[in-house]
Amino acid sequence: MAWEFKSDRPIYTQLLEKIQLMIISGKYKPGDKLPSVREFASEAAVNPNTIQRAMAELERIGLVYSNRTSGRMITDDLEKIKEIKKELAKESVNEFMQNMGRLGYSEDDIIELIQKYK
Amino acid sequence: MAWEFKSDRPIYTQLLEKIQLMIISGKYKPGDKLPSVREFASEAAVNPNTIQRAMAELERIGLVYSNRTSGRMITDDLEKIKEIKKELAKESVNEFMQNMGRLGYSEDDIIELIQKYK
Amino acid sequence: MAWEFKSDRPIYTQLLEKIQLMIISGKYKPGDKLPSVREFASEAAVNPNTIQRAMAELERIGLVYSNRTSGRMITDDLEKIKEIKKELAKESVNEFMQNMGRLGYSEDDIIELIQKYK
Amino acid sequence: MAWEFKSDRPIYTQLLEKIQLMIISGKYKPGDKLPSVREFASEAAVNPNTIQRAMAELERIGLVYSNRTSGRMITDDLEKIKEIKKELAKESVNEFMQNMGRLGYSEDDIIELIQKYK
DNA sequence: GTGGTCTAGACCACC
DNA sequence: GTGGTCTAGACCACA
Repeated sequence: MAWEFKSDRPIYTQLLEKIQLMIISGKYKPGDKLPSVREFASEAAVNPNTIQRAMAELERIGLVYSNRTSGRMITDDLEKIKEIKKELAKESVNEFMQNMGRLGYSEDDIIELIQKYK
Repeated sequence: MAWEFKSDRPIYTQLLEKIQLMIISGKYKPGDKLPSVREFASEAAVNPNTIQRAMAELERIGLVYSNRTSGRMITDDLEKIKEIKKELAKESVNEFMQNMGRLGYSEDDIIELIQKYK
Repeated sequence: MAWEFKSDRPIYTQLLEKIQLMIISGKYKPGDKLPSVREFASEAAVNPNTIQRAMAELERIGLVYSNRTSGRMITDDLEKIKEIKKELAKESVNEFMQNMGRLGYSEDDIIELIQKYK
Repeated sequence: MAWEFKSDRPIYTQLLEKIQLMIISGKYKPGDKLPSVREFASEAAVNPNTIQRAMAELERIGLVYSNRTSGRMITDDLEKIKEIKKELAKESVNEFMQNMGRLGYSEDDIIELIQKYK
C-alpha cells in the first residue's frame, strides 16, 4: 500500500477513504486486526493523532471497532460493509449524474462516454 | 440563480464553478457583458475580493476577458467554450470511473446504475 | 457560566453537553454568534483543540454551523433544536426506566419516588 | 446472562454492575456460593484480573464476602441488600431528575413521559 | 482574525 | 503495549 497524500484535502480524510476502500474491497477482511495506532502512524509517516482521527471516524461509521486494550478490529458485520459500499456508489453516481446533467449531457451521451472510457 | 455556498470548500471556487456552468450551459451568452465586481458582490452577498478571485481564474482559463474600460465580457470563442465543456466532462467521467472501479463495479454494473438513476 | 470539569469523563464531552444545554435551554439563541475558538478556550481555560473537538461534534449534530472566516453560529432551525431536546429527554427516560426496572421497581413505585424528590 | 461489554467504560465496572444487579434482583440468593474467579473469567471471556477487581469492589461494598477456604459467598445480610438497592435507586432518581430539570421538563412533564414509556 | 489541520510529546486507565 | 485524551505551538487558506 502506497501511503501518499495530496495536499488539497486533509490527510485524515484521505486516510479514512483509503482504509474504507481496503475494507470494502476485501484487502482487510471482516474480523481482521488493524495495526496499532502507533504502528500505523510510523508506517504512513504521519502523526499518531492523525491516524486516531481517521480511526475515530471509521468507528463512527461502524466499519471498525476498538477493544480498549487489545487493539482495533474490522467489523464482522458483512451487511454493514455491503451497505456502505452501496452508499458510496450511490453518492458517486448521484454526484456524477448531476455534474453531467448540468453540463448538458443526456443519459445516452453519458453511457457512450463511459463505453469509450479506456 | 441561487447563490448558496457550502462551507466545506472555498467560496471563490464554488463561485467559479457556478459561473463556468452558466457560460457553458448558455445562460451567459458569448459576448455578454458580466455584472461589475461590485454588483456581483452585492447580489451574491459575498466579499468583492472573492468575486475578483473567481474572475481572475475565469480569465486565466479563457472563458472571460476584461476590457480595461468596458468591464468584463464572456469570450466570443465558441470553440473555447466547447473545449472546456468537453474537458470538464472528461474529468468528471475519469474521476467517476476510477471511483467506481475502486469500489469494485464493472462497466456493466455502472451502466445499469446510471439507467436506474431517476 | 461556570466552566468546571470533572475528571471522570473527557473534557470535550462535558463541554459538548454544557453548550448543548445552553442552546436547548435558550441561553444561546438561534442565530447567535458563538465566541471564537480561541476566546472560548481562554475563557474555559482549556486548549483550543479541545474546544474545536466539541464544536466539531456540535456541528455534526447540526446545532451549530461554521462560516469559515466569520465564526460559528447557533443553527436557526428551531425544529432541530426541539428535536434534539426531545431526543435527549427520551434517552434519559429510557435509561432511567431500564435501570429502575432492573432494580425491580414498578411504574407506580417510580412515580412515587419522583413525587418525593425534593 | 449475557456477558457483553461496551468499550466506553472499563469492563470491571460493567461486570460489577451486572453482578450487583443479579444479587439485588435475586438471581444470586443470599448465602449462595459464587463461581471461582477462574470459572467466572472463562465464562465471561475476560481476564481473571478483571474479575478479581470487580470482586474486590463487591466485597468493599459488602455484598460479597470471601472465606479463605471455601471461596466467595453472597452476603446473608438481607438488610444490606435492600439498603444498597435503595441507594442505587436514589442515585438513579437524582441523576435523572437533574437531567430532566436541566432540559426544562417539569415534574408533571416527567410523569407523563414515564407513563407513556412502553 | 477566523476556523481547520497537523505535529510532537505527554499522561492516563486498562489488561 | 493498547487506545484515548489533552496541551502547546505552529502553519495555512480564507475573507
